[in-house]
Amino acid sequence: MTALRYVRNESARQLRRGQSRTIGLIVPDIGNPFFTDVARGIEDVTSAADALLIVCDSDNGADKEERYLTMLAEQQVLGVLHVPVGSPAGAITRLRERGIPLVLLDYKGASRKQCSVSVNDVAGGEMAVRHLLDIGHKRVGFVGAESKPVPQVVDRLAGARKAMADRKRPAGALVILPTPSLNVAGGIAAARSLLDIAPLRRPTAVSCVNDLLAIGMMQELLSRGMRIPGDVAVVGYDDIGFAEALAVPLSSVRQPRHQLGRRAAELLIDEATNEDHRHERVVFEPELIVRESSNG
Amino acid sequence: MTALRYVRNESARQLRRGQSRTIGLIVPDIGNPFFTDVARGIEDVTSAADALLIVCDSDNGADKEERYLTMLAEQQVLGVLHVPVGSPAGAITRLRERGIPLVLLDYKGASRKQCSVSVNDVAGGEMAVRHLLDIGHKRVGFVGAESKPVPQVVDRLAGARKAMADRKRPAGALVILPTPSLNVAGGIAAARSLLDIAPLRRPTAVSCVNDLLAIGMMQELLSRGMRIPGDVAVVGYDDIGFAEALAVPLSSVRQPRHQLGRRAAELLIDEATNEDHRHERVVFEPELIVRESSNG
DNA sequence: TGAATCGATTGAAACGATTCAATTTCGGAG
DNA sequence: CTCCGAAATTGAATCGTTTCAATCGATTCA
Repeated sequence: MTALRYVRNESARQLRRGQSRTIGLIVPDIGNPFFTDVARGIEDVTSAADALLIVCDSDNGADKEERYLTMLAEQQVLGVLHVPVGSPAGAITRLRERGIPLVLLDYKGASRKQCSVSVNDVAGGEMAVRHLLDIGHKRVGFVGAESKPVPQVVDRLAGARKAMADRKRPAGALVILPTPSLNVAGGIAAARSLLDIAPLRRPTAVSCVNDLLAIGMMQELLSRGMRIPGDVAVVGYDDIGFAEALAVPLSSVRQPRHQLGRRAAELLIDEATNEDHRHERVVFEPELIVRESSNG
Repeated sequence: MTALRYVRNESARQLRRGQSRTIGLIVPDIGNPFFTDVARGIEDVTSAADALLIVCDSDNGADKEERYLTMLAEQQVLGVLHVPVGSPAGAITRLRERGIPLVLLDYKGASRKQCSVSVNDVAGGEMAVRHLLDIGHKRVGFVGAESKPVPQVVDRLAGARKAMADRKRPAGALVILPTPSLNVAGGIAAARSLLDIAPLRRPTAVSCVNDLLAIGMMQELLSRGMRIPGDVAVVGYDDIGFAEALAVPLSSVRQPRHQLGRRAAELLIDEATNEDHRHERVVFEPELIVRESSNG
């Protein structure tokens, strides 16, 4: 075989078998280290299973998500790992009727008709805000609520509200700071709108829906002469590797990123190959890592 | 077509056409934001060309690189974008005889038989060290020379040596600090070996072959009570987005990451579709960004 | 009215691996 | 030496799309 330099034709195999040896991954932003870490967890599994990984960046857009979903279906992928930006209902039914397994990633699926692997976002949002209240803050900003309902944001906000209620704080003490995007630029924008609030009504702490937002927030605050955590305490979300190396080491809600990817990929492979596969809904628990940004 | 919920079968098309609508990307470490930024540049192009991107993480290993190369050939990909960790000679010939286009990425191809898109690494290594000499340092550490010859490292080291020679410094004033890996952990290890050097012979500045190394280096130095840039000045390479948000904002040699990916993908698509394609060797020029880590 | 031309529709072959059936080969036992 | 069963080999059909040839229909012009 090697002597004749034979390279088998996967197209032909795929046509015959009805499925390829590739799996699709759709994420909202591959530039976010959170998702690259998840992807590496996935790669562990796909590599061991002799499969290739098609990475699709939906760029937080439902339209691009749709397009990639179609293309993956055409490719007859073994399965799709999907971090949905909106409601995944359409994707679910579309792939189901094509017989393509789908595992929801970082999204707690409502139905039991597919696997999902997620982290308890309500608990995460709650522990971030509870921590800020516990160290004495009265008014807390919540950074990340977009106009469109991104699932993770919704849950973390619910957790934040729960923390406020638990500590008997009025709902108005949680100030929502919407952002145009969930990245560094969004964090900078949020910092500006935070500073636009009159000092007396301004939150003295913010909980950001991911670390990129927190980084942008801190950069802008520092450049405007604010001190962290003196003037504003900041908590991020994800605990990406860079969090502890930042100008002000960032407190963050850690998610088991690598595990998240691994488990999801394992479930997908199982569903694609194992006849008597049973759907699972895996929920990991997050963990608060306190660093200097909320420890003054 | 949509009414009947028809989804075309790419496997069959591929079998007939002899090639698929996917392109392969092989990188040494997708966890390095440099490569994700490059990947996003690539995605711009593939997305517009209606192609899918198969991302392969070679994990800095020639064996894994080989395996992925084989799998991509089997997939009959449209082409391969390759950031080689060793000599790409084998890959080049193997794909050539299968008629699969290959564009070398971040590697200045020696031959004119394929396209390559790279950044002038000699110039980059040179400007980093020249800068350190210009601000008064006499002994400079070079972090990143591994046992195996990673192409980029070799060129940047050559540039560093050139800078030393230009400024009439003895060759011994450039201290090579090898690292087990080209990431944060490697930087930490390099910091330890730096501190093991007797203070009088210890370099007062280091040039790291990428920003992850620089981050690890700075983290370990700071935790050991060293001041940056007071005790040790640090320059990184790549200028990843996080560089300016770090504990000590990092000076770094900026590479046009997005452009790098874009251009490479464009050349690949051209080679795959355009009959009268002419190979190009694109070389971008790097730019030194000076920040606090080398500005004391 | 017939022939010629052009467009449209239909038909068949091909891509290469897989799978299952059919045939051949081989070994052992009677 | 023959016969049977097991193993190995050969053969053909299939997957769904594309491509090219062939057939068919219609329109135009002599």
